[in-house]
Amino acid sequence: MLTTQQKKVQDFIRAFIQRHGHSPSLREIGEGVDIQSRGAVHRHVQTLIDRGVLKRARSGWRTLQLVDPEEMSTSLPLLGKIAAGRPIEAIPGHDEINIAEMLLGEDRYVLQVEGDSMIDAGILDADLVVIQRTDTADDGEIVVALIDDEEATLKRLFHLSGRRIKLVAENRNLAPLIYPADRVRIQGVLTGQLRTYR
Amino acid sequence: MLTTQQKKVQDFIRAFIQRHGHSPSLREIGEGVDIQSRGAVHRHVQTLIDRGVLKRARSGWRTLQLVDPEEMSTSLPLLGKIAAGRPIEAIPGHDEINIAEMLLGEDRYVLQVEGDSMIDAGILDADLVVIQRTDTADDGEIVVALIDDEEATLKRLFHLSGRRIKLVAENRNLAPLIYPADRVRIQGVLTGQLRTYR
DNA sequence: TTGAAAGTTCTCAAAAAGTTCACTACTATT
DNA sequence: AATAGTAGTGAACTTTTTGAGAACTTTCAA
Repeated sequence: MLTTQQKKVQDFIRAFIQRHGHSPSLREIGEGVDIQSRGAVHRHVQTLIDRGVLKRARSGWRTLQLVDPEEMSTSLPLLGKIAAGRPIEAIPGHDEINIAEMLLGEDRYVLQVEGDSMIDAGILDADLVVIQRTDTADDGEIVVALIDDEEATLKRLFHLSGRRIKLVAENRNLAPLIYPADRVRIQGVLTGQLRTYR
Repeated sequence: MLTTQQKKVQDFIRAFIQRHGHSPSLREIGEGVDIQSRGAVHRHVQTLIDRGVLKRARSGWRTLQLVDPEEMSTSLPLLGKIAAGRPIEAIPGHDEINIAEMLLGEDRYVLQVEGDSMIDAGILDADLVVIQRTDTADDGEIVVALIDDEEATLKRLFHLSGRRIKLVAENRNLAPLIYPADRVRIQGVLTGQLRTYR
């Protein structure tokens, strides 16, 4: 549990964020709970972070966040695994899954897939795919590739010897394509996929 | 979280748009928050854009827009459709997609699929499926069904004559199962599916 | 086509905020 | 009395943010 001082600091931070919409600086916290030393305030804040009550959104100023609020809005309960012929089996250690956190991220965007060229990878016509912007990818990853600065395509990528690149459609009816590396520009790699029914 | 200065800039822009109906120029922002340097103002604006608080409607002058705080946290840009052999094609009318909104909802939960029984429906082993809790479903919908109050399974459902129910695995190697209706309890229907890579 | 207005990129120096540390003091437990 | 845990102070240090100004590119309308 938290000490009374730690709780005071936590309460002050919550109130400050509530009122100002952004987190207080250490000096402001100090003024709020009547501590002169920024060092002491820092130690309190650090303990709260260690206890998991607070977190820093990133390094920098005024980046403190309360952990508990939020979270709820983008989560769903994760009941467990379903397999044909067995009862639903709980997954130990997980009971909530944050949908947004799984798919969102810096420099990501969404594309709608048209066609069946990735059908064997479980990506169907009209599915949405989440792409992470990057210009490099490892062998075997599914990438958005731009060919001759003109055609865009979603394919599994392999580097071949002799500065050539193989782009594989995951569809047994389509043959792999091989290009010299300088005709292919990688625009992003596949990081997520989603579909809605009904 | 924004710094005080960034917040000042944001507030000024909001007020300016409110009053004038269009966004301010960098110089006007500078005058508003008392910064001489257009470069400095530009840096503030750029950070606000990076943080997702602002966006540019298009390139050009006075094209800043405030992002709806609701959508901010769970949206990704929707660039368009991708099909093999063509440039990425923009989808008119859509430029953002709210991931959370698509998948979340009352009485929904997530299951992790084990096995390949739905592979022809593009649902692979280890995929996550979002299930809407309900005890009825229409023909052709994919449901979580409980058989004899014991086995759980994810199958496509059809009602047959004579109070019988057909459960179809979307896998050409597995035959459909037919049960009397009283041995099958529907627990929910599939409303979403997602997968992450990397 | 052209020029002014607007946006972008850069470097520099300074200010503001966060971090670490040594020292001290109070309290509760052993 | 010794020990450990919690606190506060103040100084030194590092990192991040900031504003200024100059040079450059893009946009837009005459």
